[in-house]
Amino acid sequence: MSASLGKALQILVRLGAGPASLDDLAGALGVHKTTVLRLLRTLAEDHFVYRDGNHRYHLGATVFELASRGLDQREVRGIAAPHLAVFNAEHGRTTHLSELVGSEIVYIDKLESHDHVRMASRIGLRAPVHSTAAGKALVADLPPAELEQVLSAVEFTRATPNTLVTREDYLAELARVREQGWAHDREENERSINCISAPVRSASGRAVAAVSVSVPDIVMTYDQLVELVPSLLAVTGRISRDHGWQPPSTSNPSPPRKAAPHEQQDRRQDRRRPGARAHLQPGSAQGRAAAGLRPGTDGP
Amino acid sequence: MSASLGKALQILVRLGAGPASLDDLAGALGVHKTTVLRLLRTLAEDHFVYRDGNHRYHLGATVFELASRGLDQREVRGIAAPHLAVFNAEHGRTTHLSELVGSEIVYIDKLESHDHVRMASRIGLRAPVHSTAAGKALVADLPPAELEQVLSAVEFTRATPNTLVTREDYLAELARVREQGWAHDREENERSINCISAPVRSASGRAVAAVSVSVPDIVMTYDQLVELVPSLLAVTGRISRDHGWQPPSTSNPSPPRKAAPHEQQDRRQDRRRPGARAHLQPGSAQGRAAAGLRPGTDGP
DNA sequence: TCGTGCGTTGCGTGCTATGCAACGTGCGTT
DNA sequence: AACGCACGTTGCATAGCACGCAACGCACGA
Repeated sequence: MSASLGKALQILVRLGAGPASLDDLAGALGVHKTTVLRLLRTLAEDHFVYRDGNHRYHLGATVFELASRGLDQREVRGIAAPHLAVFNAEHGRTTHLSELVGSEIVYIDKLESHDHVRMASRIGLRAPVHSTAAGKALVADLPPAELEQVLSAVEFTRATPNTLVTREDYLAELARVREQGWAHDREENERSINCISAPVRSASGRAVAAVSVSVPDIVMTYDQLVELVPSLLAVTGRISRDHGWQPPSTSNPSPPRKAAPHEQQDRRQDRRRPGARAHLQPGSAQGRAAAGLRPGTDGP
Repeated sequence: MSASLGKALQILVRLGAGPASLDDLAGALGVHKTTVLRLLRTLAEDHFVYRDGNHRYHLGATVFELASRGLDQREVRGIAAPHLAVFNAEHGRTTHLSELVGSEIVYIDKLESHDHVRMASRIGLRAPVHSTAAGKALVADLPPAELEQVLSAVEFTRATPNTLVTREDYLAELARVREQGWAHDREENERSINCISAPVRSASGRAVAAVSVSVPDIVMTYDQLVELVPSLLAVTGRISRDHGWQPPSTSNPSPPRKAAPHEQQDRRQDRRRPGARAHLQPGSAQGRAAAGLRPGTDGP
């Protein structure tokens, strides 16, 4: 469609792997230096890239700012943050918060494990819905029409020997997930990594995000991991309540209402333990999205 | 230079303020819907934006991923993070880590204060060098040539009544900063916000980043803030040592630490072309990407 | 001093991004 | 239930501009 824009985006992606010189980039894109230069200049005008003293290009401030703003717009993230911090402080396992976008999941927050094992995941990474616990948790509750739409785009590619690669197996799995209220992934997405996940619900009852815990089986067996499920469900329950969800089965099981009574959620916010996760995801204006304040226009 | 790319970048910036529909964007850019549509499609191909079910566009996963990668490439950030977390836990004040890029500073990390006061700053935001403590700390130690280059681009715009708006005043201030080893900002950048800052040094002795503490005067008077200076200098000292800096030797060599993690920095760089030599110029801080903490998955 | 490697510029050409107008569709209204 | 509007989407013709080429400038190393 827009060729030059496409090239510029590739430049940005390339710079995501590390700084590069002009004809590093020209070589990588297979175009003339001149072309790259001009694209870079336009990118630099808006601070999407910058040049250091040695004519090497780096990702610029605007990229960081946009990501920071965009992440703040995910309301769930701010609401979940303090709860996830507590959970992570207590259990010390790699914990992700994900959303469903299109037919994939996207990690919108990540808390590192306390041991020295680091996973290759990263905020902004996309992952398949069919081979991840979070994907199952998010897809399981979709209304039929949307479920169909999502599934039609899933490729069921095999990632490990355990990956579910047929639609039937996956649907059966989803039924299990729906029934038990949480999902697992037994080395289905990455070898020797097990995973459990549970959905976060909004006032309407829909799953808007999923919390997942990923552990290498050297650190913890699958059975040990499953022992964390009650704790996981407790966190997602707390986050969901903060998000306006009301547990069913109490008195009036009335279907979704428009305006959710989540006004009282504000003050639960500040019991977060500052510093606990601050160095992991600093700059996530945790309180603010939940307080209903739009990130809005704060001038420099 | 590249008009269509420029429009696309403006779209991204616009989306940073919140989701938007097709002709929200067309209106904002002043171009035809068709144009915006095609740009958005190209952006969507690479997941820089995505469409939700209601034809509203949002920033996409790639933006988040790029920012995450880019931030990890700032070697200082990873080194500083644990120290800043401790500092923040102890003192509970809004703490920033900044770098000098061009003639401005860029916040590359932020830790929130423990009180309920939130500042409008944000990772990726740029700020002037002449009205911020971090700017002064970073500029003060620049060699004359680079100092001149930076100053020539500074506009000395007034932000508050206290802002230093003449080159002479600023140079005098820099001399003070250089002498005392830290910088302050007494409501020079933002009304009723005071600030102190100290530089982080690398092995070469150059200031590669600055840690700054910002406090509203309602919370803490300037004099109280200054009492944090020793603690601030202690943190920057620790970060600098972790970064390879060795204190100007006055007497006995301090006990040798473990190998500084920054020494592997040259490794990942020149894998692209054998002819591309990385000329290390003396006196240019190309603090560069360090693969140190990164998970090993570069995109294929 | 020369040579090489890299970034930068002016210019003509062919591509492609653009705006227009028409079509399709979902949603709120009558 | 039918209508009309608003919004997203498509085909097409034009011209604006992005592209590659070739030449220049500069800095570093021999």
